[in-house]
Amino acid sequence: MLEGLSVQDNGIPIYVQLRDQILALIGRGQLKPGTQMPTMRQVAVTLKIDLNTVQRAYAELEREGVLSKQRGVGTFVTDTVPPPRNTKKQLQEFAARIAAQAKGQGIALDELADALTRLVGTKR
Amino acid sequence: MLEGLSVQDNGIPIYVQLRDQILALIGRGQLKPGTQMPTMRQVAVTLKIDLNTVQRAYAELEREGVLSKQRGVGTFVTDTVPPPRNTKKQLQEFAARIAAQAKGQGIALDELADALTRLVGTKR
DNA sequence: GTCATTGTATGAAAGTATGCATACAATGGA
DNA sequence: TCCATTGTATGCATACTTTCATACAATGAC
Repeated sequence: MLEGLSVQDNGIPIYVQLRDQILALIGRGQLKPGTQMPTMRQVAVTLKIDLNTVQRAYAELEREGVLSKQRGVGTFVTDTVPPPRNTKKQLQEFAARIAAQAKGQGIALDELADALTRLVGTKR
Repeated sequence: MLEGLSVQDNGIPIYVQLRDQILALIGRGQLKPGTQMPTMRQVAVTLKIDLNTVQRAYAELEREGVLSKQRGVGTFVTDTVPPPRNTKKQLQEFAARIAAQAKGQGIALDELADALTRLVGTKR
């Protein structure tokens, strides 16, 4: 799984690159819920980056709810919990956030919507 | 043209965001060779960022040969068009990332896609 | 020549990112 | 219990990013 990761010096912070790459792996279904993530130290050594940097990426992913960490054990991809009570409002806000992000990358909203719809299919 | 630009605080340096967005605009053909770029000061004021930050983005683009600057005159898009960026791949990556984020928040992909599609409508 | 415009340059200050070194804390297995 | 593994935390050093303030330099219009 570590082969799917790589960082480079293009101005984008390493922890952001790592965070986004892991997000992509999960979103693409190449990292399934419940699977154990490589150890922070493994990532640090393999990618030749600092443990603190990995820590930061993992911490953000945990805050976003996609990873869960256990001391002395390891880090795992979160099991998809059934949407507890996701309000329309929450959805709208999330969508708006995503829309802004997409715009920032020069990605058209309708294309993004299409891509997401396609992902719905490939995931099951 | 300034409408096509926006920056946000997502960990990625502002000058990188700006640099990449301009690259995308040119690569997409929305900024044609020879056209004059907005003044550095215009960009700075409009995006509410510092002149130095814009300067850095423009400087990198000039170093890459995408822009050429002329004192007292302005900045222009170079005739040599950069190789088209792999937007399809980029879109997929972005979508995958978003998918994982949504999952972490218990948001269904199809609902998100719907919400985004609705946003497309409201935007014009 | 004068003047507004536009790019160029600098220095200080505050915050962030990264690396390096080191240590602590929880877990689970021998 | 002892120990290796894994996440957590800190302190220090260095470099990068951004803002603010200010100034200089070339260009073109008048």
